[in-house]
Amino acid sequence: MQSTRSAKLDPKQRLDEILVKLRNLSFRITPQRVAILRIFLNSQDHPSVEQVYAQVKADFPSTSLATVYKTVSLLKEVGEILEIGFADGSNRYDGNKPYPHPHLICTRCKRIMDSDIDLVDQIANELEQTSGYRIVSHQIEFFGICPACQK
Amino acid sequence: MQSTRSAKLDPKQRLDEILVKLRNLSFRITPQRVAILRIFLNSQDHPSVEQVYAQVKADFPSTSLATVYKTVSLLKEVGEILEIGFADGSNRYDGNKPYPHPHLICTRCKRIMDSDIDLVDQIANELEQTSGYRIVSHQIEFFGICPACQK
DNA sequence: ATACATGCAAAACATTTGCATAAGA
DNA sequence: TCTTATGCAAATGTTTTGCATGTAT
Repeated sequence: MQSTRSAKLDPKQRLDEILVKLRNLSFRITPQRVAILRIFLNSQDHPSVEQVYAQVKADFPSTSLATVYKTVSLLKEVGEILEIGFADGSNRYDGNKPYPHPHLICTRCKRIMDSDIDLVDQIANELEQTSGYRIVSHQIEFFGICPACQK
Repeated sequence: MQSTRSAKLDPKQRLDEILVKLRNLSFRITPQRVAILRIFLNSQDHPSVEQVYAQVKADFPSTSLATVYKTVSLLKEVGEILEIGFADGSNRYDGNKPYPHPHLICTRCKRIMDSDIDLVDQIANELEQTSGYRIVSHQIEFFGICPACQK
């Protein structure tokens, strides 16, 4: 279970931090990567690849969708964004809290809200005891209607 | 939050129950549908569409993949199987406990184990209070290494 | 008899890959 | 300079759809 959650940094600090990390891992710092990273760090919602692509193209019209996919894959691997998978194959990404945590998803407007709940670690522990699995990660999603859509 | 969990029936009883339900909803009972349903009810693992397809073809060689997809979609809609979605678009299905419940997934051998945990309803309640969402459903997956794969 | 389900092939998506060219280090 | 990243197009894998034919009711 992932336990080291970096203290909340402002996006600019975090951007620099990640760029240093990438450089140390001998990945190159390209304008496309910086632009995509910036979009993730500044998104309060949880954008899809397609949404990120649309945004990068605004600043950087030549960027290809393949590059967005490759960058997303890279950022996933180095643990700087979290993938939120959906059954219908419309994945979304969380660049602000890249560790597993529960999400609340409005089935009407598709808004995704973050949520931290301590009980999750308790459940994971309980499951390790009863099942014998060594639990490494999780994906927890609650579906419902958000306050705005209830009105 | 779904709360009516039918008492555990043996597969034969449950098959009849579902066939009556489908008939009442004016869906037709075809040999393909019965065969696919049987496979779901007898599977202890959580088969993918492709795996179900392979099994139906053994008994019923003319069955098409499209029919399997359509039947899966139907059974999802009437609430008799549960879809377990994965980020890589390799969905699997639970025909024995078609209500939301946590799964333990071995990332090595891909085995999926069921698990019932009372705390889930508590968490859902807590989230409803703090977020204002009306929670309707959930999807909870824990990833790790199963006992067999740890050796 | 008639509406609905099947099976086939084509289409629709999301994502990945191969490769020539461009550009960080 | 030398290796890695980009961008394009083609390939992949999963799921959906249109339509003629078959079949449950």
